[in-house]
Amino acid sequence: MLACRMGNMAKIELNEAQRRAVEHSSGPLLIIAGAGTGKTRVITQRIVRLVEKGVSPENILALTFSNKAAGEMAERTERMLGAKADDIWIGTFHSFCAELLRDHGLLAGLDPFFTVLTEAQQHLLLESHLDELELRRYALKGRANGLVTALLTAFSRAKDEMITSQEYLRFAAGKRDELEAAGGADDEAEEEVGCLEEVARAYELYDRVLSERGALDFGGLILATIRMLTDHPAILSRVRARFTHILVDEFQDTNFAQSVLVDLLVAEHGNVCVVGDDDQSIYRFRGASIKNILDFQTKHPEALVVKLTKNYRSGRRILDASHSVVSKNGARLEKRLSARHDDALVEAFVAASDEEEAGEVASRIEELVESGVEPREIAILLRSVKGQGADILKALEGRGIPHDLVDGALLAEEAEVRDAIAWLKVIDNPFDAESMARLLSAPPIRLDPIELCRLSHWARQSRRSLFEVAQNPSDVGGLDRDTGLRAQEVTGVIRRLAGKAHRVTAEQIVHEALNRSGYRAWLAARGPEAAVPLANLAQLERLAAEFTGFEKAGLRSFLDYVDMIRDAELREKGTQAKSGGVQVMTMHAAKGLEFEVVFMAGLGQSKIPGRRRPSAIEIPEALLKEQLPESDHREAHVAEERRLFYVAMTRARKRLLMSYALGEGERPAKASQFLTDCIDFGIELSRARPVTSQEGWNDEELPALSAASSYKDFLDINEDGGLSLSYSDLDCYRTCPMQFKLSRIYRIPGKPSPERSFGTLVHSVLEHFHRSCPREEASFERLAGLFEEAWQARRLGDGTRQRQFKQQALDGLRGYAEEFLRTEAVPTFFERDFNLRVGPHMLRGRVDRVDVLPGGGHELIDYKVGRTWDDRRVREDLQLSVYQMGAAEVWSIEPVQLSYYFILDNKRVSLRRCEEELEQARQMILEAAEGILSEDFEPREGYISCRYCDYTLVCPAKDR
DNA sequence: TAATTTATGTTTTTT
DNA sequence: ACATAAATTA
Ligand SMILES: Nc1ncnc2c1ncn2[C@@H]1O[C@H](COP(=O)(O)OP(=O)(O)OP(=O)(O)O)[C@@H](O)[C@H]1O
Repeated sequence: MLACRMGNMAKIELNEAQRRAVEHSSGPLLIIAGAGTGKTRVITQRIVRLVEKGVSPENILALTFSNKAAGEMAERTERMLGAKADDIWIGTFHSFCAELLRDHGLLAGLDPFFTVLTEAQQHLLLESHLDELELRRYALKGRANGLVTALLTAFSRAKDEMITSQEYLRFAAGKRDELEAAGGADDEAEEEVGCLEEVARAYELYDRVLSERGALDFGGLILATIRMLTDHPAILSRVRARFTHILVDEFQDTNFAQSVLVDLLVAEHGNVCVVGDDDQSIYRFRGASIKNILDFQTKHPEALVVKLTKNYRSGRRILDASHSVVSKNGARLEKRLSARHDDALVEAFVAASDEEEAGEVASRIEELVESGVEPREIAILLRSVKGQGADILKALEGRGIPHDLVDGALLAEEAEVRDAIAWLKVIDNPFDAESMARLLSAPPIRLDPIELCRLSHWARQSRRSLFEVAQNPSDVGGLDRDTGLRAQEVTGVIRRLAGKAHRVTAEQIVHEALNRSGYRAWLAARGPEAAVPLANLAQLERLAAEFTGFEKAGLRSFLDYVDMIRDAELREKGTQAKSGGVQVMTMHAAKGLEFEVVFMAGLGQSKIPGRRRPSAIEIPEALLKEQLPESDHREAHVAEERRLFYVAMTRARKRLLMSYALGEGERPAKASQFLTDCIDFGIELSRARPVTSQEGWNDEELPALSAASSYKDFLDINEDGGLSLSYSDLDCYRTCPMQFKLSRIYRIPGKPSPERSFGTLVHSVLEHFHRSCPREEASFERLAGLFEEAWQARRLGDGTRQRQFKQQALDGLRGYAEEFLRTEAVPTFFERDFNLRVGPHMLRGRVDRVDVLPGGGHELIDYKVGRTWDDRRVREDLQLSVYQMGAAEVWSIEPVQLSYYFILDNKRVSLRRCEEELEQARQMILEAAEGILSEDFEPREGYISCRYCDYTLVCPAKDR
């Protein structure tokens, strides 16, 4: 059978340029393979020809970037050459280096039993050693693990550029000397040098920890190989003798270190064939250096250069339009692709909103599919799936169009994995209410939401945990008997597992939990549709096994590890469902693929090119060894995004549809400059059909209404049908309706956090201070004494955070006391309540402090313990408006001034709302109350709000 | 034209 | 929260 295939494939057609590239015998060869010009065919054929011409297969080395690319190349050569192909070395740069190091490492004095660390393991190692350094400059701000991520990215980039930690340290020391020589007190330069030193020290520490462990990271594999080959000429010549013919795929994506490695390998025989397309270089952010392909001819003047320009994929119009985009880049190898066919249509449209754009894309796809196009032959390419994918997926789902999100599955975000995590978290800590709530709602128990509310409310009332209440379900009024029994049963399973958890490894407990919980069995019983979830659970077990092997730690650490993987967005990939539907993916993921029809959506100027985003820690340009440093970062960024746009366009065979949305903001969004290039070229821009109300929203309305009557039992509703809410309830709903549902209706308790404890502490200390001592007796010492007492009484502890906060708080309180003694305002009321009527609703509020000012007017003060808000936040804030109305209508006090007092910064921000603003506030309150009554609990995923939310594990919006 | 205010949008991925 | 691009003002 093989022979038969070989016979067919051996006569593969090649055009003239392809043939030249394939037949070229020895010496350097640069194949500039434009998009769709048959690069794959040429590489495979070239390998075949080398073998036919008598080159021994084991002398051939073909290097790729991804395992996938290596696998495909191996498969093709196997098909052509049969068993002979087995001896050809086809692999990634990294796998090649790893093998060389294992084979020859001993000779070079290296440990051949080194391990290669995954990204997550790199995090574990660095994180556990970082406190040895006592870094001060880079505070852990933003995302948790932000510092570790930033450092590891920087180390990885440094290795791409062959910069060692020693060089980094030396560079930092040099800068320090310069600074000192200059004398003077330049704070900014001092800060910069300080940062440099800290990064350098962390880099040195990281590499030391790795080598002590006998471990290498990915960049380390390349560097160690280069070092081995340079330091040991004997090994180098053996390797050179072995690999006499070397091919490198996607050469435009090689980084500096990889190019050095290739140079080292081919220096003697010069039989190096590199294939790539400078116009498709889109991985600069991970070290790809387009310079390698641009300078190949300078490095190898004798090289044969073959340009493949006959495009076998796209119709003429597509190629012409894409050329009008990419040709605007300077510093590119000029090439003009020619089309084989004329069957191509390029269109563009603009929509009013993202939803409308998505709707238009979906309805055009519907038409295409009806007219006979295979869904799998249609792709939707986005700059960012994370940011832009939701609307598109929703539109496709709404119309029942089958689709696959390519490469989108992250293990830690899959619903079934999150269910399993909930089990594990409860096993680790039965008082974890959020996890317990998820566990009870999930299979196999599948507690009805209303029953969960009953349990949870009873837990609140009886001051017990959800777990304890589930243990004694008969106490819960109104609970369905059967439900109660199932909940009770599950607590037994959890207790047994918990009893075991601290005696066994993470791997074992994960395995047991999946089985004993009945979760896996429940899935398995669902049949084929559960194949993907089951695979993901198996993957979770695999992760636990790997973790156990690496850390020898228990369940708690494993759970932290999984949280870290999620927070740092490390790509532990889950299994992806494949339905053969419309292919939704990033433009990056589309590289190398082709489709009959391509939609490029979300093409606003702010999305592509968007703004340049410098990495958190940039490698100093002076350390780079190539003369690459781009003079203009913005220009380099736009050029890269232009190439990305070009890559996306050239994926289409026959139809290309580009679109963007104006958006609902005050300023209409602008079209991407690349889309504008297309329009200037002659592509027609039309207007999307506006969404008709029935199109987008056919789902969900009914179930929400039917559920409406049931949740009413858990809301505080008065006789005339209005709601009774506290200001904080209102604020919660406005932040995220789903958060409101989980915290106020399901009554899942929030998680205690140091910030929260600090906040309540400061509030109560201030109340006590003012109530207990008149101005004559007041002093900072008195206040500090009360603070200290309260601190002790609450046992807040003295960790780093605690000490830091304490210092800040005392500084702030000193200012507070001074201010208090200086002014003549008389604090008159403390923690004073009101209950304000707004329409049919009642809104409760509590004002921290009310002062009578010297002129006789009143000032309402609310303490804030945290960073001072910016103007905008204060302007748009609702709280003081509510207080102003409350004071006026309930206490008959018209305050002359309302203030936020930011205690830690000792700053007061004051305002007074005018009637118009108060009316707006009333409207907002009514709107929120209506939303609650109509059971609108749509999650609102905000950039900030999700980060501080206590309910991310139960939140349905976070399930993939 | 330069300075200031206001609105906007928060990636991409492999080893 | 924060940086940055665009719009507005001096
Ligand atoms: N000589 C040829 N005659 C006919 N078809 C060809 C020839 N060479 C290549 N093709 C076809 O051209 C198409 C594009 O080839 P391939 O996917 O290898 O492109 P590519 O160069 O890798 O493109 P890109 O860089 O855009 O991914 C394939 O369908 C391939 O079969």
